[in-house]
Amino acid sequence: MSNMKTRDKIVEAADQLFYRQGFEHTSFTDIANAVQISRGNFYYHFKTKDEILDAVIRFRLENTRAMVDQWALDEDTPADRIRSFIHILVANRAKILLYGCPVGTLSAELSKLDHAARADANSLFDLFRVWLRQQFIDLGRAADADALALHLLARSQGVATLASAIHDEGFIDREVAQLCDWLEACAQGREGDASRSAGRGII
Amino acid sequence: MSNMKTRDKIVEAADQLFYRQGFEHTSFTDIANAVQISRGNFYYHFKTKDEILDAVIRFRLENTRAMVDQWALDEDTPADRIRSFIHILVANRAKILLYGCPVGTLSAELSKLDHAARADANSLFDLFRVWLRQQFIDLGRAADADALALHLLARSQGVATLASAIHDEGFIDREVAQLCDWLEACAQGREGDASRSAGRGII
DNA sequence: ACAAAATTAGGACGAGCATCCTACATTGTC
DNA sequence: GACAATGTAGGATGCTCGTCCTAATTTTGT
Repeated sequence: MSNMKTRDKIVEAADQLFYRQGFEHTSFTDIANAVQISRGNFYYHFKTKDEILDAVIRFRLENTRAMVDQWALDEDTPADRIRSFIHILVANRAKILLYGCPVGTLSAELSKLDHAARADANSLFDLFRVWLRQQFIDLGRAADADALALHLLARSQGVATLASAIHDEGFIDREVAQLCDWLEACAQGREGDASRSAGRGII
Repeated sequence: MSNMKTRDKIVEAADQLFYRQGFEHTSFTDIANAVQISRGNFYYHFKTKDEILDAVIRFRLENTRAMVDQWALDEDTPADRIRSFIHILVANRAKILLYGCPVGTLSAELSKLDHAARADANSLFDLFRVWLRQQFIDLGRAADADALALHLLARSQGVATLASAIHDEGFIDREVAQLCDWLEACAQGREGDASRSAGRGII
């Protein structure tokens, strides 16, 4: 930790603070205190607050890419890889209950601020979307792969948001179980909800 | 409009601005400009910014209550009433694409600010939860009514958040169609997704 | 019509913010 | 060991914010 480059420490601290407090509500002073560094020292590493935001988004993109790459190594089937995605909700349950989904809340905040980095933040969604789409293609659902990817993204997003609002751990677990059932139905190309997910019935 | 009481005009303007720009990012000056009133005049109507927030939340609660009460008059069956809820996504499509869900985004923001009114904002979710639960009970799904209500809330929330991020109208329509199918299955007490929604299979 | 009450205007205040500057410390290089 | 390059410290600056005050204006009750 302490032998890390200051720049990296700033990015990591900002990443956490932006997640917990939001971008706007996090000040240079907050980050400085977290990193144990003087306020003025920032200007050497980042000329503006927006530069820190860009670095944080890049940081998250890298981490996310590393995560899905790891799933590609660890899991044998596309269904298992999608299940890994769904289980993010379980793995990060405690933080999600407190702060919601890091992707969704940042996207929503920057959207309201009409911030220039809004598109960059949304590219985090896009990374998941493209990756999930590929998994559904590999699952044999090429025709509606994109719709299925968006559907799963939306469901996860909704679970995170609502869980944080009502602060109910059990809710996350129940919805995750349901999502896994849905995925099972998808994988088997069953009729019912799974096929309706694409908005049109494909066996 | 102009013959409205100033206080009400402030609340309406703040309501819109909090939705579009967020609570923190909206200043007294912003609201003053919107209402065409002097900045200092606020202190007469609201002693603090938090008081405006409380008034806005009460305002939204009243509007929401009026909305569901109207559905009770207009729609004959519980399924139709739930369909009315789902169709909020369609009716407010344009605004949702731009600003997301007013309930979810406010709840998320106040949560990050660790604001005292966080609980009040969440009571908006609770109003929908309790109301939806009752509709599912009337639909003959008493055993899992609360889980179904939460499930539908989460799905709607997710659709709004993601639609705003990817800015895709068609996505909302497809997901709404899917939600209506899901409701249909719920109403018929069918096996499949509808019963799984509660996390356990009934019927 | 007129005093009392309600409402509005506009500016003052202090705090917190992002940003910027300059002086000081540390590190690597020859 | 001298010296340039890199990194750090802490305060100055100008701005915006929520809050608060006081004087002017409008509305109301009689």
